Amino acid sequence: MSIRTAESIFDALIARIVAGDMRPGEPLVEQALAEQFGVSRTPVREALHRLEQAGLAERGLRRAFFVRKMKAEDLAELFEAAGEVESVLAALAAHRMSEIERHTLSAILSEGDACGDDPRAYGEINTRFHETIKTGAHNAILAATLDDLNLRTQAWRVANFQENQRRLATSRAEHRSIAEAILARDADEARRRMCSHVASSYIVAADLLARRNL
Amino acid sequence: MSIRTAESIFDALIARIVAGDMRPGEPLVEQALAEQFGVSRTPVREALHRLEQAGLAERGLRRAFFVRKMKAEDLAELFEAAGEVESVLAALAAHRMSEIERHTLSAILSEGDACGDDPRAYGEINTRFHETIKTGAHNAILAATLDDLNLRTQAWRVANFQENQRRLATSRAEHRSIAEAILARDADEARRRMCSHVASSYIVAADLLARRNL
DNA sequence: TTGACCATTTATGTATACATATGCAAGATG
DNA sequence: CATCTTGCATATGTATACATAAATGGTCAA
Repeated sequence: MSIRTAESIFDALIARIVAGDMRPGEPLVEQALAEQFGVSRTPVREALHRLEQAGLAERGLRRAFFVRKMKAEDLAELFEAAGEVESVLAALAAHRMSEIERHTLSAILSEGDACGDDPRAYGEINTRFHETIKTGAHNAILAATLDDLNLRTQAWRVANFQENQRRLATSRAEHRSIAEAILARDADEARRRMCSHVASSYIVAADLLARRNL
Repeated sequence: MSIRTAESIFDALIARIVAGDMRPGEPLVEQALAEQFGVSRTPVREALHRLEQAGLAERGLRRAFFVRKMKAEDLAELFEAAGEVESVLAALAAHRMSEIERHTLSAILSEGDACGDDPRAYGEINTRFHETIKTGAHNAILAATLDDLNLRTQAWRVANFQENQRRLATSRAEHRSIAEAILARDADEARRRMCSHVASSYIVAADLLARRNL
C-alpha cells in the first residue's frame, strides 16, 4: 500500500457495507481491520472517521465503531430527505436543462423502454436517468448533498429491482412521467412526481429492512 | 490535553474561520497549528480532515490545506442550495408543526418586533426563528443537511445585520410573511417565501465577497 | 545562455508505542 | 445481602519518528 491507503480502505469499506457484506451493528475495530488490510491503524482510523461523517458508521460503547443500524423511522426520514433533495433538483432541472441535456433525457427513456426485463441493465439505465437530472439542475452543491444522502440509501436500494419484478414496470412509468414534466418545463409537477417516485421506492426498502430485522 | 483534543481544535478552527479571523486562502499547516495549540500533529490532522469534509478547507499543491476560497458563482450555488433545503423544511413544517411549535413561532415573531434595532439582539432572534422551523419539519436528516450547508454560509451571513441596518427591517417583514404561510398550513407558499428570503440575504453576502476579493 | 537533472525543503502520509477512557466483573465492606 | 470500589480488558486518543511526494532552486554540461 504505497499511496492514499486511507482512501482505498474507505472505498473498500463503503463497498462492503453497501453490498451488504457487513451487516448493520457489525463492529469495526481499528486493529482488526488494519491487520486485514495489511496496514497500520492510522489509515484505518481515518477511513472510519470518514465513514462516521458519511453516516455509514456509528459509535457506541467506549467510542467503538460499528456499521450503522437503522430503525424503521430512521429509514423513512432518510428516504424523505433524499427524496426532497432530488425533487428540488428535478424542479431546477425543469428550468435549466440545456437542449442537449433534454435530448439525453429522452434518449435514456427510450433505452429504458427497449431494455426488456433484465434488472441489471435497467438498474444501470435507472442510474443514468437520475444522474442526468442531477446534472441538469446545474448546482454542484445540491448534487453533492444528494450523493451524500444516496450513499446511505444505496444499501437499501440495491434490492429494488432484484427482488421485485413488478417494481421495474412501475419505475419505468414513473420515470416517463417525471421526464415529461421536466421536458414541459413544469417545475412544480416535476418536483411532485420525483417526490412520489422516491417514496414508492422506499416501500421496497422498508420491506427489506423489516425482513433483515426479523 | 486530556480529552477530545481533536474535537476542540476542530471547533476552534471553525470559530476562527466563521468569525473571519482566518481569511480564505490562508494556509493551514499541521505542524504550525500543532505548536500553536500545544499538541502533536495527530489531532490537528484529524481536525483538518473534518474541516475539508465540512467544506471549510480545501487542498492545493502538495495536498496542503488552506481555508476555502469562494468564487462568486460558488457562493451563489451555496446559498441556492441552503435556500432550497430550508424551503423544503419550511414546507414540511407547515404541515407538521405541533400546536406548541406554532405558538413558539408566533412568540418569536413578537420578540422580533419588540427588540428594536439592536443587531445583536435581532441576530439571536433570527437564529431562533430558523431553528424553530427546522425543528418543526420533524426530519433530523434534512435538519442536519441544512446545518452542514449553513456552516459554510455562516461566514458570509454574520455581516448581514451588522453592516446593513435596512436589511434588518426587510428581514423582519420576510419572517412575518413566512410565519403566516406556515401557520396557515400553506406549504407551497411557505416554500416560496423562504426561498426568496434566503435569496435576499444572499445579496448582502455577495456584496461582502465582492469587497473582500478586491 | 539555457536546459536538464538532482539535492533540498516542506508539506502530508504511515507506522508504532504509549496514554487514556470506560464497561464489566470480582472482591471488599457496611 | 447489597453496594461501592478497584483493577482489568479493550477499545480509541495522542505523540513521535520515519517515509514519501512534489515544487524549487542551484549546478553543471552542452
